[in-house]
Amino acid sequence: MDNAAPQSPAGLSTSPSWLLNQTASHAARLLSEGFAAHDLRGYHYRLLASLAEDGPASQADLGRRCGIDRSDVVAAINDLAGRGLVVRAPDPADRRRNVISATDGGADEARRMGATLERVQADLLAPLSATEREQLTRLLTRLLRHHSRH
Amino acid sequence: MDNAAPQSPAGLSTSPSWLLNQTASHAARLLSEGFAAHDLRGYHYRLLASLAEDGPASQADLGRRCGIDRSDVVAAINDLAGRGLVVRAPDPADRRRNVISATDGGADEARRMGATLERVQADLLAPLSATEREQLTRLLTRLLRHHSRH
DNA sequence: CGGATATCAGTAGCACTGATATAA
DNA sequence: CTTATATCAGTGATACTGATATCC
Repeated sequence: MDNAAPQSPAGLSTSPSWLLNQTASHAARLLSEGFAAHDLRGYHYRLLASLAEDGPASQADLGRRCGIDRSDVVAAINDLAGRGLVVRAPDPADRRRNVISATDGGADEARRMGATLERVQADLLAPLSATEREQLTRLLTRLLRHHSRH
Repeated sequence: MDNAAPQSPAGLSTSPSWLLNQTASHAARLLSEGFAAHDLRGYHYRLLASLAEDGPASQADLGRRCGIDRSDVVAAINDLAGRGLVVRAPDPADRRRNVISATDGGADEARRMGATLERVQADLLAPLSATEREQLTRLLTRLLRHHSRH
């Protein structure tokens, strides 16, 4: 019951969590550089993309869809609304809620940022074949799904 | 030359960079919770582990080995030295440098935190088989190596 | 009442920039 | 003169906590 580590005793640089952290950190830097041209950040893209793909939603729902805290959704939606990329409208059916929708300009920006994402991603995944990219996607999806069931 | 996306038009939740970000974020939360029991954080573990595995080094070298900015190495080494987990000694061969070494207590703490890392990692990778874990490790390593050649 | 929403204020860890004094 | 080191001060994006007023 404790047959001490049959594999390599590791070392930081072979630890999956280290590798995950470093690659994600690198991806985030590339993304952030790409999004800087739009004068927007990751939170803004997630929200815009979610609105464009899955339609209007309350701020709480948006937070759940995007994995962003409600607190941070407020500030990001403030930014987006200030630029006319989304609109906040009271929900007549539930007066606690704001229904957030992307404007036409917001949908355009979502497309442009999506193109930036594709470009950055192509750069990030350059060393992997199409098959390997699918492998990676599948493995990460499995991990996420397992851990998102609370 | 631009055969528009043969694959799915994506959607946030299938984008590799999103998946990377989310899994890394989840891993970081688990790690941070685990390390909290040691009253230390990720930076401290990286430095301690590097010193334990690869021996003493200057702060600049440590930063390069651990992927931590020199600026942040200073503060983290201050913390570790304040607890007697590492010692700072002037390098007689180069008076600009401090040679940082782990103390016996520091080496012990590195082992304890390493055990915590193993535990957290086992939890994180629970849904994957041994073969899949190797696949994931290999893919991430390839990505990192490609992008670390500047 | 309990539960959800939107908001505000604050915190924490990670990553980074720029400046400075010193020594190679 | 140029480069590298250690240090300090500050910033920024992400993620989170707690409190409050409002409404279901």
